[in-house]
Amino acid sequence: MRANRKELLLQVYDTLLAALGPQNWWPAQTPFEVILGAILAQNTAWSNAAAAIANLRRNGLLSLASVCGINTPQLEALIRPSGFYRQKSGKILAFCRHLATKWNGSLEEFLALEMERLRAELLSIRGIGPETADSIVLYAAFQPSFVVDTYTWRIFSRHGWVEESISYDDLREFFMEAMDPDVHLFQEFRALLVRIGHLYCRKTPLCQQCPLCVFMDA
DNA sequence: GACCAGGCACATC
DNA sequence: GATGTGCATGGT
Repeated sequence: MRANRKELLLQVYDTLLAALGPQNWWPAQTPFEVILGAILAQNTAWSNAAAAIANLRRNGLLSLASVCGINTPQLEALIRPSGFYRQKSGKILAFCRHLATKWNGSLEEFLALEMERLRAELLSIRGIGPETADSIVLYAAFQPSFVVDTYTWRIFSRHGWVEESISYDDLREFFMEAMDPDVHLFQEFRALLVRIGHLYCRKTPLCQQCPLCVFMDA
């Protein structure tokens, strides 16, 4: 069963990679920038999160120390394009405070934690849920935690590969039990799923024209 | 003008 | 444990 699952996953991955090419995620220059992006992109089009990041960059606010020194209204104004800006400013400041108090401001040491401990501590911070935590683990800490998102769920349930009612953690396990813990593979796979979902997998049940529908269900 | 986007916390049953 | 709701901007 697990061997079949591994075959399926690798076939999906190969199909997407062949059709779309490498995505080279995450579009950020530092781990801290990845973390800001992960929070700002919550339930938001990436272009909007990118506009907020650009505002922060213009104001020299892409470092932990600089964000710690800012006040809430200033931060809210800068990240406004990303939407949910009141919530997100609180989340960003909560993360920075956590790092300052528990890790003496050392993001490097924090991200070097053993993977499941890092994930658990991230989840304990207000505003960081499972997807954001896994994104940080995978793209900022470079540790192999598979990131599940709405596209992953949509694509895999619509093709009948998982139950529609599957939980986040179970869907994450679905990938991690079957695949080797390969950071680059996990990074590309997740990016490819978002890309194909963005291109084809909207409201309709199955598009029947994207590479996955054509090659996997042929 | 409706719908959607790289979620999460909280209330309620 | 499952389901519903508020949060908010910007593109299609």
